[in-house]
Amino acid sequence: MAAPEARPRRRADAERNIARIVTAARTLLGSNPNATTDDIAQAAGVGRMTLYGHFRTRADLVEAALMDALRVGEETLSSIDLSGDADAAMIRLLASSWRLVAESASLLTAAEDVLPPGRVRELHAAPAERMTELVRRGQEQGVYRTDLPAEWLVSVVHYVLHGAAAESREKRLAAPDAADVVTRTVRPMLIG
Amino acid sequence: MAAPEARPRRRADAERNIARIVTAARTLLGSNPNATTDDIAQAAGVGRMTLYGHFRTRADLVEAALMDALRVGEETLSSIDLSGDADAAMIRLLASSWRLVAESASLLTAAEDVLPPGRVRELHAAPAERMTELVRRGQEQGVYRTDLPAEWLVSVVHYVLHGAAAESREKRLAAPDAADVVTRTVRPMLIG
DNA sequence: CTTAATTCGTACATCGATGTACGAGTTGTG
DNA sequence: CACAACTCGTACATCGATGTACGAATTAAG
Repeated sequence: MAAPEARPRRRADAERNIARIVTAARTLLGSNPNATTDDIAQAAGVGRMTLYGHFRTRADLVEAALMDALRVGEETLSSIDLSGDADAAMIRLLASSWRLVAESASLLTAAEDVLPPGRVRELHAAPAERMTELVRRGQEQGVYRTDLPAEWLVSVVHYVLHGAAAESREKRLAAPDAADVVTRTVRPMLIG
Repeated sequence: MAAPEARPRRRADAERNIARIVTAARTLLGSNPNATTDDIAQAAGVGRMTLYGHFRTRADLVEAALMDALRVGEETLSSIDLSGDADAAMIRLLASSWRLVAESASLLTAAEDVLPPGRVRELHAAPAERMTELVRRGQEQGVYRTDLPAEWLVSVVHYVLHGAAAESREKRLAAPDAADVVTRTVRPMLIG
């Protein structure tokens, strides 16, 4: 319901502007959850009124941005080979997840603020399920610990990813090392 | 600069009201970073104008609340015996830290919003230093891993604590189990 | 009991952000 | 080319929260 998909016709430039707006929203909100509609319109190189022509409320815009971020993420993550050894697959998954999380860090905060409760989690169902499945397989293979529920382990991984993103933003963690540090931090936790 | 300490005289009821306001702020902001001055005044059983008589700006109030939360935390934490085996001490420290973090969860968010950048970290210096010292001792004792800096390990512990607080708020983690779960989650990360 | 401190209601000024209204200009599209 | 779709500026209405001004009633403290 965020992006008006089912309309009779739409001109090409409108389509293009919508895309630019959503991208700008994703970028700006990704680093500052309080970015205003004005900021976003400007960053998109578009008048504020044009923005309101496509997104009636700020909530609509935030939701569209979040869905776009998830779509991009899905594209990246779905191309990762998760077969075979669960632990090796997890390392590959983490390496790619790291960037995605870092880019959308505060977009989540913005979404939690304006979207109905539970909506964010709802939209995250697919990506979350992917990692949960992987952890479960690791547990079945005897590689990962079973004394804590898979859901909790996945949550912890997310919190560490977000933490790393925050540390990296504050320059306390060098960006190139981040993915590796996260992996080395998280693995012992999963193994137990 | 948050609480007007250095004033000629102050009546007992004023003192009492200030205490009630700060406590209310700590509680409300602990669960909702967007609580308004009005909310807080009401919760303290005090008129909004009285509140403004003691705290000129919202920022002053938030800072006072944060400092109070830290003071309470310091009282609790400083009574913990950290001597001897670092790992055993860490378990004791985590058990007490858990409650404190859960209570002030979103107070931090509120503070980050209104206080000058870096101020929050500055105020956290003391408690952070305590845990960093402990981790360092663990490293020297050969119990904790040394392939990652102590500062990062401490950060991770904080992120997991906050994560557990969030999960607990969303009822996905039973409160009584939380401390134990956190401990079992964090230890393997520290050991490596 | 006298005085000064304190409370606190009402009313108002301000500020930033959201969203609406109007309308003139611009540009894809068939 | 003609028309509808679209852009987008200005101006405005609104809303919630912050903070100020005034002043009367209350209350602690010596």
